[in-house]
Amino acid sequence: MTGIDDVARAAGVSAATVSRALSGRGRISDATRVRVRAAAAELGYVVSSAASSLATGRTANIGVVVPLLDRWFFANVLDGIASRLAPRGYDITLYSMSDDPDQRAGVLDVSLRRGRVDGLIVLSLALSEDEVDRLLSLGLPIVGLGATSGRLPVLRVDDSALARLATEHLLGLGHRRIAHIGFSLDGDPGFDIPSLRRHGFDAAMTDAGVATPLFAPADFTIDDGHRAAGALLDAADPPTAIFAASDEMAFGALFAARERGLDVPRDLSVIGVDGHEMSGFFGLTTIAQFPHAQGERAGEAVLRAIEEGTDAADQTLPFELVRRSSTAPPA
Amino acid sequence: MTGIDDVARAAGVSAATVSRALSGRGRISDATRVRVRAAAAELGYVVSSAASSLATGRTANIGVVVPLLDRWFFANVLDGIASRLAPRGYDITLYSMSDDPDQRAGVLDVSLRRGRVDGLIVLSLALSEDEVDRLLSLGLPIVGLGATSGRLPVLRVDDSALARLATEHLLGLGHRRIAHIGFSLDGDPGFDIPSLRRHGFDAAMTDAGVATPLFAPADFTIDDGHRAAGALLDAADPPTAIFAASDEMAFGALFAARERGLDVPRDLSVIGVDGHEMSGFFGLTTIAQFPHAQGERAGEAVLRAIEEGTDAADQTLPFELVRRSSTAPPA
DNA sequence: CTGAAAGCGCTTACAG
DNA sequence: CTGAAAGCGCTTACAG
Repeated sequence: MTGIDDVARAAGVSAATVSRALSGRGRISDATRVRVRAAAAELGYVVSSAASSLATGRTANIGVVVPLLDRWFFANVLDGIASRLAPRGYDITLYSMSDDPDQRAGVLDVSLRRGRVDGLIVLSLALSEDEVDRLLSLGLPIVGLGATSGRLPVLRVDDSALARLATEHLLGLGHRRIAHIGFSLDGDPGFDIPSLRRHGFDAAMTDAGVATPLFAPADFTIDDGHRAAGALLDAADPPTAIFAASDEMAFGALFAARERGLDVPRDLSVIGVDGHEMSGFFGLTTIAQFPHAQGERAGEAVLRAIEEGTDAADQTLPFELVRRSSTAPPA
Repeated sequence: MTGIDDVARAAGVSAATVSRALSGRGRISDATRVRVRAAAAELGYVVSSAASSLATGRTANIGVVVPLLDRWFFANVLDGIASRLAPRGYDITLYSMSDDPDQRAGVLDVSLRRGRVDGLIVLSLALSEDEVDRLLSLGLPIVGLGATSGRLPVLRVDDSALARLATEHLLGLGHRRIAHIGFSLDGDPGFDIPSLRRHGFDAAMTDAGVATPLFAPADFTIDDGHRAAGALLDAADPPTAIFAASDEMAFGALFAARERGLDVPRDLSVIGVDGHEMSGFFGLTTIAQFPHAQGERAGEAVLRAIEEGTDAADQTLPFELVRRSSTAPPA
């Protein structure tokens, strides 16, 4: 690969001048800058990221910590992030965290400590207090997206309010036997997204005078939504409406209803969360939350934190009820 | 951040010895290795990636060049790649290439030349010869996944044979008015995936004695599959079967059929490609091609190429007809 | 405005 | 087996 000395030689200047001409930092005459840039372009020279990082301490790279790479929601968020970082010259390095403690430790205590990134975007992870400590100890600008920890700057929708909106939509239609499909974490409900949605549901149901609302735990997948909905529908006294904590789970519920010969919305109303690209085709009523735009905002927020050297500010993200044909008054 | 000198001091050895103890390269006594590693663990020391890269020329990072981050197929491939690279200590940096020439040039001529990666996985991109040249000039081990160029080592399914299998499935059921939805690139069909699938379709139809098979161009999305299928179904003499070049497009076709009150498979047979996680719920007959496993193989292939210093070998990937309820003999 | 030199934090022949 | 030193390819005070 051609190095800075090759360019210096070609342009008849020192390496220091090449560096100044290319970076735009430091004083340099216009004529020299033009000449050096031409030589660099001619030779196809690009600054080595390792050498530049070592000298400046800056990497022009952002880490994105994700729980699951293969969910529609995260893929969209990631696309949104990339759309903002790429034009600013930042690359994206992915760190996926599973549920395995060893794997998580590997990411938190090894991978992220290699100094490969200037900042971090952490997507909707349920982090322990200790994990938050280790994240903070990196000394990096961090932006959380989705509920993570009160100690991290976070962009989030009010998941409890979102769940209340969904539940009250069903209550407003006259439903009382409403089931929620969602939260399935081990341990006590906390401030993670599934817990907050369940809280919002419970609170709305309690306010409506329903003491013990129906609930079925499920992972945020079509398969598990399908399974959980099937169990609810096969019970002695099935619900007339289901509030699923994600559109993918709601799709599963729609398939479960169809398999049982139930008509949606006559026999069963279903509402989801996300605004999934397929929700329109399914006629699914949902609470849209615009993941691509969320990613864009997260990307902008880390860049701002990096460039201004300040902590990112918390932001509340919008959501919106989208009424479609999957919800109606009970028969 | 603690550096190598801190560890050296704590363990009472030189920085050189710390480096040897941690990397496992070079001779070192067991006792020293244990002592140094304990000191490093105690201090939470991790080798700086920039310094290490600069000294060794290796980055422990793989670049993945993707066309679209928000498609189910690519998200799955990416997950498969990550599942193989992470345990080997490799990070993943994402480079997404759009259709915009300036953006592509930025990736090929700038981002990828920063030396941030040890190897590259290039996903299903239609690359010009010139772009392939620029990719090769990086001097990096490269593995293509999906048809890219004959000049790049590539793991791929035989997309033409795959399309033939799908088409012959429909022909075998007795269909003759079969339409293909897919290939919509500008310019002549080449060796990209959409072109090869269309070729396979055309060849199978020609062999069956159908001279001018029906065709509707569409992007690989639900929306565009829906639109294209709608146009076919609204035509004067609609097809009795549709072969869509992806499951997502096939879903769009199923929705288009449903909106028109058509029964699948009685009035219309539909077959897709991919083995999408939702295809089972839709009862969609498809040619499964296991993207997660493809990603795993691509990850292994780059690592092998990097570690053995050899070019990756071409590999043919498996695919498989999955018969479901969306295909049947014409009424 | 420009250059020489030190330094960023590691790794690795080279000696011993 | 271990250490001192040079070097990886840049950047940036410091002089001029």
